[in-house]
Amino acid sequence: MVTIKDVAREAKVSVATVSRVLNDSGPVSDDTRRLISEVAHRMRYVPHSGARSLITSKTQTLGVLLPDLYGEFFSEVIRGMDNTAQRNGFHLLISRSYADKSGIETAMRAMRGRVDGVVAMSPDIDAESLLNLPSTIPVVLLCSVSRGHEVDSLTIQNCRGAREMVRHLVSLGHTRIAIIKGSAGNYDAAERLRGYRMALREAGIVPDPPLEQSGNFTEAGGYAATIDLLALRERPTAIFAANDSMAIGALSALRESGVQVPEEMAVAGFDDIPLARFMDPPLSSVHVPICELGARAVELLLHGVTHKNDHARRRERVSTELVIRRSTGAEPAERSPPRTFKRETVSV
Amino acid sequence: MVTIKDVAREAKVSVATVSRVLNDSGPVSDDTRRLISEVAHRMRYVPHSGARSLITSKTQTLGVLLPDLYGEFFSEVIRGMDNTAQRNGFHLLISRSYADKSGIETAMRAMRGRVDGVVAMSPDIDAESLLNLPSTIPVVLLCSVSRGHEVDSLTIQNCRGAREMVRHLVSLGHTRIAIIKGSAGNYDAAERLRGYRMALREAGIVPDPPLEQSGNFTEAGGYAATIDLLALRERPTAIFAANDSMAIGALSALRESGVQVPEEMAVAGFDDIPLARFMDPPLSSVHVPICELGARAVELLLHGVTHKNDHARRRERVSTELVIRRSTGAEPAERSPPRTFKRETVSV
DNA sequence: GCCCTCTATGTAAACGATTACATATTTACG
DNA sequence: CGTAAATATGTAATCGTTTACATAGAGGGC
Repeated sequence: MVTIKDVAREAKVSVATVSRVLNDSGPVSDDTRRLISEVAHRMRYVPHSGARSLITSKTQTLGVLLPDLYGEFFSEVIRGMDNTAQRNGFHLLISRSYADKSGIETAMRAMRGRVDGVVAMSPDIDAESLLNLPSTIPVVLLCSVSRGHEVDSLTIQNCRGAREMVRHLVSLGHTRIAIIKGSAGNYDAAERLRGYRMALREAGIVPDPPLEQSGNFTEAGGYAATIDLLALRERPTAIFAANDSMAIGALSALRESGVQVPEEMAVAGFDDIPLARFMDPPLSSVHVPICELGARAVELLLHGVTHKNDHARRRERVSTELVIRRSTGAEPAERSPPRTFKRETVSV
Repeated sequence: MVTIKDVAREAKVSVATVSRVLNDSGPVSDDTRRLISEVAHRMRYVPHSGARSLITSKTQTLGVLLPDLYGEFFSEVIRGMDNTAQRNGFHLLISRSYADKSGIETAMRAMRGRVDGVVAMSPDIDAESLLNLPSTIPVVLLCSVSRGHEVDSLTIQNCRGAREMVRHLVSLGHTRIAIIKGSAGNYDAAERLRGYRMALREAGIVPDPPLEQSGNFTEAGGYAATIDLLALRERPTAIFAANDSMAIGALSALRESGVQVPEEMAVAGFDDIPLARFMDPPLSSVHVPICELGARAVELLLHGVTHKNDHARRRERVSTELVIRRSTGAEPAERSPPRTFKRETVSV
């Protein structure tokens, strides 16, 4: 592997001069500059980023710590991160880890010396307090709260979004509104549940415990919970699932049981994944700008990185938006499927 | 930031001894070992991976070069890669780049010194020949062919999968079978088209040019192509879309036009993304083990990394599997939706 | 008691870059 | 023409590790 020394020797100059040419730093005569460029190119010299970052103590890389999550969310959040990272000349070092203490700690240790900052996502509430690392590098917490810890955090407007969706169901005349909850111990799940309860209380509806079915953010969970709801003596007339995957499972269960949506049962989800609009009937959901979520997280992190982390800690939330389609029975706000798509979707 | 020197000074030993304790290399007395461990822990010392990899010339990191792709495929392939990478103590440095020459080259340059090998995905056929880098590091090409270049490659059994699906449509009695093609210049798209034509020829069906609609792997593309197909004087009775996204777009168009699936029109896709089974009717598709694809790519790469790349170049393909559901009209091979799911699907 | 082999530890040279400082050469100007 | 300033280049320290080699003491066999 050819190094800067090889280039220097070949061009009969010192490594310092070569470095100056490569980084366009310091004065170099035009002749030398041309010579060195030519030699470097001819020898196919490529700088060793590792060595460079050792001396400059800048890696131009951001670490991303993710829980083991699937699907659309995962890819969208990474896309958002990579977009802004790349725009600022940074790379992404991605690491999925179990959300337990040792998992996160191991991952964080491994990142030392290879990244300039870390975006950590650990929606599992119990694991959140484990970030008391000696992390002298900037950290942004995604979709989780940090009590007491000196880190920036970015979350979704879960509570408000859920509240608005349930309020919408209420406005359609529903009074028996069920919820399929998210995973236990999950921050987003807890917040969405809070929004649901808040909306019911505001509407003067007395909560009915059996209408709060537990789920785990999976299609299977939504399916099972729906079966249970259908078995109730007093069926609900509307189901609010804490995410779209569960809502999709619910739709399947209802279709199988011959229950008409939205006539006999309204269904709503959360996240507004791209496929929500392609369901039959198209699924009403709370839109979460996942890509922007990732982008904003990196923006916050980059600010911390360039300003040496000496700013006041920030807590931001990205706002959600109600997307009403046919599954809740209201007049479709958008033609489904729309002839024009907001975004190209390429897979494979 | 505390370094190994700080630990050495504090423990009143040399850095060599500290290093030996940390890496469990060379002989150290039990007393010293205990002392150093204690001091390192107390000072919250974390080794600097960058410095370490400079001297050992091992980064324990693999680069992943991806085109700008969306959705399920993206996340699944990364999951597969990360699984096996992590199992072998490696990290993933992910970089999305445009598939043009300068894009790939820039990305490859940036990887020098930070990774031990690279998995590069560039299904765009034109861009494929651009990998003539001085890449002295191992490279595995994913979903694309390399002619002449000394790299391992891993592809999907596109042709065979498409052929089997079309053959299945033929077996159901269809003779006017349309295809919605993938993006022009895309390797997977070309291969799937080849399989389609091959199956038709084998069945003695004369190809009808208007039945080969172009598409771009997006739902919108599938939607538009289907509208065009419905406008034909002689409509097809079956549509084979080169991926599921387009098939989903097709289903939407058919639903809107009041065309019954599968009675009036059979529809099949490719990839078998998780949502295929949740469509109405559930979508028949060619299953691609995306996660395994990523896993295998990393396996191949790791082999190259540990064996210093001195093996004969390999070309592998992962095999596909026909998954027949209701959209092609055959008796469903699996209950839809199944009560048990193969895999948990967690998003948010 | 001598020499050899272990074991435990330290010293210092890498790894591949950047950069402060020193030095040499040229230019400018009174 | 002499000297200061500007320009061009080289020397060597540095980043935080690992590791080959050197050294020193302990133990053992004869």
